[in-house]
Amino acid sequence: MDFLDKLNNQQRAAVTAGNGPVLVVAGPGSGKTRVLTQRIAYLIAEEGVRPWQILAVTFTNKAAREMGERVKKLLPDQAIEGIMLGTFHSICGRILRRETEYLPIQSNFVIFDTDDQERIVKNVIREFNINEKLYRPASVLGAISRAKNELITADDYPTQTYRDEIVKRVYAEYQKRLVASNAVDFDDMLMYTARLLEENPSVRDKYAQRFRHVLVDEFQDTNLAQYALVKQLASFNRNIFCVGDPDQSIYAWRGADWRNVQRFEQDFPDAQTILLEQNYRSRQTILDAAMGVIDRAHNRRKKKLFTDRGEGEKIFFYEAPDDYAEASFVVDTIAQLVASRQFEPGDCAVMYRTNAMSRLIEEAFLQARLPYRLVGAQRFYGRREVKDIIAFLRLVHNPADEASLDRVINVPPRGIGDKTLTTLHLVARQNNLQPGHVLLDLARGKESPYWESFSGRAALPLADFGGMLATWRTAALSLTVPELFDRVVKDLGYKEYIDDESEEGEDHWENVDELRRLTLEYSTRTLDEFLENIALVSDQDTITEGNVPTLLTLHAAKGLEFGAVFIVGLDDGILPHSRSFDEPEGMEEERRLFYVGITRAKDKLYLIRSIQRGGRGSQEETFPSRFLDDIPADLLIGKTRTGRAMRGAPAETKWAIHTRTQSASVIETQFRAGTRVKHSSWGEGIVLDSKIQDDDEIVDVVFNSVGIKRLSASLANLKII
DNA sequence: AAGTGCTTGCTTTTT
DNA sequence: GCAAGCACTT
Ligand SMILES: Nc1ncnc2c1ncn2[C@@H]1O[C@H](COP(=O)(O)OP(=O)(O)OP(=O)(O)O)[C@@H](O)[C@H]1O
Repeated sequence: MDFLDKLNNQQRAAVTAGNGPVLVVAGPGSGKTRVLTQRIAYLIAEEGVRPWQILAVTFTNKAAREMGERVKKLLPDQAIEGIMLGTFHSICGRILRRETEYLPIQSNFVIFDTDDQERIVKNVIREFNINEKLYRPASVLGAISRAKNELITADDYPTQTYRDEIVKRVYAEYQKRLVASNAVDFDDMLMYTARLLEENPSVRDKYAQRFRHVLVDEFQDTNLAQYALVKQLASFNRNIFCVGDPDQSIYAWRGADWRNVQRFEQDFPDAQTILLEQNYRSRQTILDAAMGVIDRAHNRRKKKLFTDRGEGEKIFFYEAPDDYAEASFVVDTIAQLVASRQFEPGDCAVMYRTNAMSRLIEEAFLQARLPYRLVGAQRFYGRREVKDIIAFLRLVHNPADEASLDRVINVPPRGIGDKTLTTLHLVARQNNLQPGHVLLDLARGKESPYWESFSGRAALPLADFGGMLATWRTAALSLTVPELFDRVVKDLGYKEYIDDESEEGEDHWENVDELRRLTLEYSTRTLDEFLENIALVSDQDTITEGNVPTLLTLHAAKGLEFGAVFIVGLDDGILPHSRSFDEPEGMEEERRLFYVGITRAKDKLYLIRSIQRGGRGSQEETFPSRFLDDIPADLLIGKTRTGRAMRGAPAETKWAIHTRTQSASVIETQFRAGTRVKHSSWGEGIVLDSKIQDDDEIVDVVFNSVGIKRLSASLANLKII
């Protein structure tokens, strides 16, 4: 196995570790993921393990796909056929579909997304006459989700306060409705599987015996349910291999629990712990900055991060006059980096705390006519038209699905309003049926025993829709997924409904078209597979294509690496986010999030903030992120020791406009980004950017003494050195 | 039932 | 500043 030569000793020890439990704990860029993939290859090639005896779990589809590709590079295709490699949820999905005989649901169950969940919780809260203002569906749902992640059922839900009592009641009813809808939510997938394996030795042994090796990536982000799951799956062979980094734990808010390491050590006392030390990704300056930030975290063992990739360049710090300037600075700088051939566009990434922050950055890219790729942000799967069509298909597949029915029963408007819907629910409840079943029966018209419950005006559209659903269900038996899709869209007159010839309408129709393209991959597969995939895949899984910069949240950046990284919005209140101000735990997680962002950079790191920012309404003054103080000042350029270095000249608020004039310029610039210059009073500095404006050259320079200044080349006496 | 216009309250992060 | 949610009208 020649690839073993390229590993350092510790990495090799991890890849070739013998049987038994192994825990690899190591910092960013130390090759954890690399070790995990190579171990898969090693087990197959050297240890005679069959591919289907290997289970490898990741958190995101993207990570799973990437790992699959990396293994493919090491071994021939047929040698890796059958590896069970996927996210926790997709693996649970596969197990659950086969084992429904032990579960309260049937094998055609559907997976509820957050929208569906909220819809059900809202229904329950309303029916229980609970104050929606006091008990926000999202917050109640959060409590339910946390409970499920800890494997706590509604019956076991602890009630210390009155609020707990309410949550418990909602939880119980919510769960009942999920089961009645023949549906599971994301958390159920983990909890059902974990409980199934725990309570049913024969099922557990079937899987535990099959998987000779279980490997888990990003172990620091597992919650209790996930831990229980892998523990059960590894219970027979005890070959469990986990890699993780406590400093990169950024998902505690959704139940991730680093105490799983302690549980692991308790449950597998014979575990070997392997530490990887050397960083192969980043320059030392970047690692030093990262250490500055993470060393201030509490309750952790100090780790030294080192590399032999050299010191590298200093970290750029830029304080923009406002958030528009912040965005155009990023785009301008990327353009410069590309123009000067320092980086490919695809080597650059822009990271931010919240999805909403992508908007200004995108606008700046659009204005500069530069392409980019946006990860996440519900751009496609969150669109109304996409969700609608999926809801129709889900109903065809599983008419019991209450969330989908409520969503689309009146789409396009067919005269079924709130009143009728409420009656439908009531009638269903009285007859111990799901609303969807009553609807299907109403298709028989006056024959149906439920017909009388509705006024004539309400019964007709219900019967109509019920009839349509019934014909789709029959058609689904003989049609392929794309054929069914076309049939549904045509019968609904969905195009006429959404495409009103306006630009927006066309946009919406394009999304439907895109969804149709996705069904084409399922021409030879079942509706079931299509729906499961759609439920588990998300906008986060944007495929890397094209050599263009990536825009993504810090969370989405975990596990990735880029040549040049821009972290924007380094203001207190954004990073750290204001919602974490009053919880020390949350604040620590914000710190780790920043750490994760910094350590994505291979060669160049830009830390950016804006001294004022458009909150809701007008621009508001902001303050630098407290984490910036933890980076040793000598690693940064563009910032004086006193902090607030460059107050923007008034003209700078028009930066975005300058950018546009730039492309129209005829005269050559005298200065280029990266050029070292000297100024009579400010001394030495480095050119950040230069452009022609009104027959003059406007140069942005970072001076060692005063930070970034904007100068006119004709007035300022700048010398190239 | 559905459309209009006004009020509210809101913004982490994701499978 | 905006979207969702509400009351009120037709
Ligand atoms: N022994 C090695 N020789 C050369 N390059 C290496 C070696 N080990 C790892 N690398 C490189 O270092 C980079 C980081 O590796 P990898 O992504 O596996 O790290 P990681 O520990 O999973 O990082 P993180 O925790 O930050 O996601 C990759 O580009 C990888 O190819």
